[in-house]
Amino acid sequence: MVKAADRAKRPARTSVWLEEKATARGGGGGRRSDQPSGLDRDRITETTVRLLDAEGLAKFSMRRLAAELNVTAMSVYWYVDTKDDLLELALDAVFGELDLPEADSESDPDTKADWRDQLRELAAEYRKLLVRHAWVSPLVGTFLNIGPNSMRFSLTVQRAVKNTGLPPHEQMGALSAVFQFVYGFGTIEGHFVQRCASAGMTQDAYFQQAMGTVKAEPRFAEMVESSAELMDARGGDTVEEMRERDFRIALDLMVAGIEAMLARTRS
Amino acid sequence: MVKAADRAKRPARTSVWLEEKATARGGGGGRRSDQPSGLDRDRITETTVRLLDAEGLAKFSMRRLAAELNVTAMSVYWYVDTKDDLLELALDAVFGELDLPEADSESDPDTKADWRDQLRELAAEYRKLLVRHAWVSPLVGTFLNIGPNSMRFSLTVQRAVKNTGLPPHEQMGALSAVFQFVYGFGTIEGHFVQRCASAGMTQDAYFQQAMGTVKAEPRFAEMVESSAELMDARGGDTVEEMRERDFRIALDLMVAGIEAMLARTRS
DNA sequence: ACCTGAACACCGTTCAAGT
DNA sequence: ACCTGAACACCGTTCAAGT
Repeated sequence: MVKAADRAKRPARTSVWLEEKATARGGGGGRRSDQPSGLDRDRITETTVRLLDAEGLAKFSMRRLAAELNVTAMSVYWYVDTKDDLLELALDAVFGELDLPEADSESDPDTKADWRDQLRELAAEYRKLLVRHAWVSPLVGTFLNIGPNSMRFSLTVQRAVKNTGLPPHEQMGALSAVFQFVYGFGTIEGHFVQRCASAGMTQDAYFQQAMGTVKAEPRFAEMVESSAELMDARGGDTVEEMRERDFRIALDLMVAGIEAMLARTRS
Repeated sequence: MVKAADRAKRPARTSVWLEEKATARGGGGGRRSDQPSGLDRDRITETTVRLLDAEGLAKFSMRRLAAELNVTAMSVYWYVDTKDDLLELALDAVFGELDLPEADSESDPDTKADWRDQLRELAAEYRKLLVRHAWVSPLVGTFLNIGPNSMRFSLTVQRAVKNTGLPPHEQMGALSAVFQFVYGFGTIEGHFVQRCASAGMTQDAYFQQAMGTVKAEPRFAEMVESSAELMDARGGDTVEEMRERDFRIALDLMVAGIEAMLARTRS
């Protein structure tokens, strides 16, 4: 076992997953805490995820993590090269939480779901992930995201899009439409949920207060009005209900859009 | 003029735009550099945008900014309360770059464009903004975004969605579908463009290299294969061409989806 | 093989002091 | 009214040294 990738003249890497030695220090064996301090990559990654969930990306630091693990800040550097590498590990780890259909369901026609259900299911799972771990969104943008769990998700999505029967050159556009939408939606939603939680308010209370503050400013009152109409029309009593409705309608729109493209192709 | 919102017992604010005194220190008068150092909010904001463009959000710091302005780090704090406030100002500033249709075009039926063209135009503008300023994406998620320019954009988008003729309770879902998609798409695209630039490579070269590296790893070769099919099928010779095609197809999909919903409503 | 302490070059922000 | 210097409580990371 070699110290994390020979620091001296480390080559520019784009991802943890492309390390020279992929021996996954302490990650593979199943056994844990051979080490004096009980440290290994898995435990470090788990703790990282827990801290990110609890305190957010901005407050996360190697020193804070080390304290949580009861070691010096520098001990962690035996297992990961940089903070970014660690974040990449954490990112892929939570992609492992996704509840994905079996890979070989393709061969079994009985369990082969309709592409509409598949897309809706994957969208719902991805959305929940982004909301549960609000720190995932900024990281998805910044890393290559080729860890095993992220890959599994990507491939599942690709299979679902293939099942639509769209011509190949349109598949990537459709994939983008659906999952970039979910990414954007989940990002905003996750952030809002986070803000409410750390303000110790319900989502409705926070929403009402924010609306109130903005309306109180005379120079904004006018601008808010137009939005208010839209709000009222959305129906649903709680913020959550409105959001569920919006999400469902947007997904229905995409499904309808795909169907329209299919109809065009066939004619 | 009062020092930035009375630091001592500053109340928890959610946005720069909700300051007690909205006298926009140094921002309003048109004249600049009454101050000994020539500092004012506008100049600070401009320099911030320039630095964020050139070096990215991660490298931006109050000290780096101060150096660029030839003042002490602390001088800036006379004009803005916190780093976050400054970022919020920068964010709204670049929303001012958007080329939006006249607000009163609604009343003039001759210049009133089709909602399809309006949505496509707004989507294209928003996408360009996210790519031109890659740091915008993470900030859109984290701030309330109620500055005058952001507001103007939101209202323009709302008007366009209204023009579809969708029933009010479906308008927000449609709005989300289109613009959360653009947000996701522009985020990924902007990041990729940034990476290529800072690696000093063309987009195609960077793409080829990334593909090559990943393929070289035996445990990824299999996973990449499925993606490769999709790539080849997309057609277009350059990365940029593929991306344009994907974007156009995705937007076509949404427009078709909205039309399908309209047809459903009318029947 | 694994872990530590001290050190370097940074942060955002406060505070008292200058002009 | 505007700007500065010193200071506080942090960062990520390196390096030489411990066991």
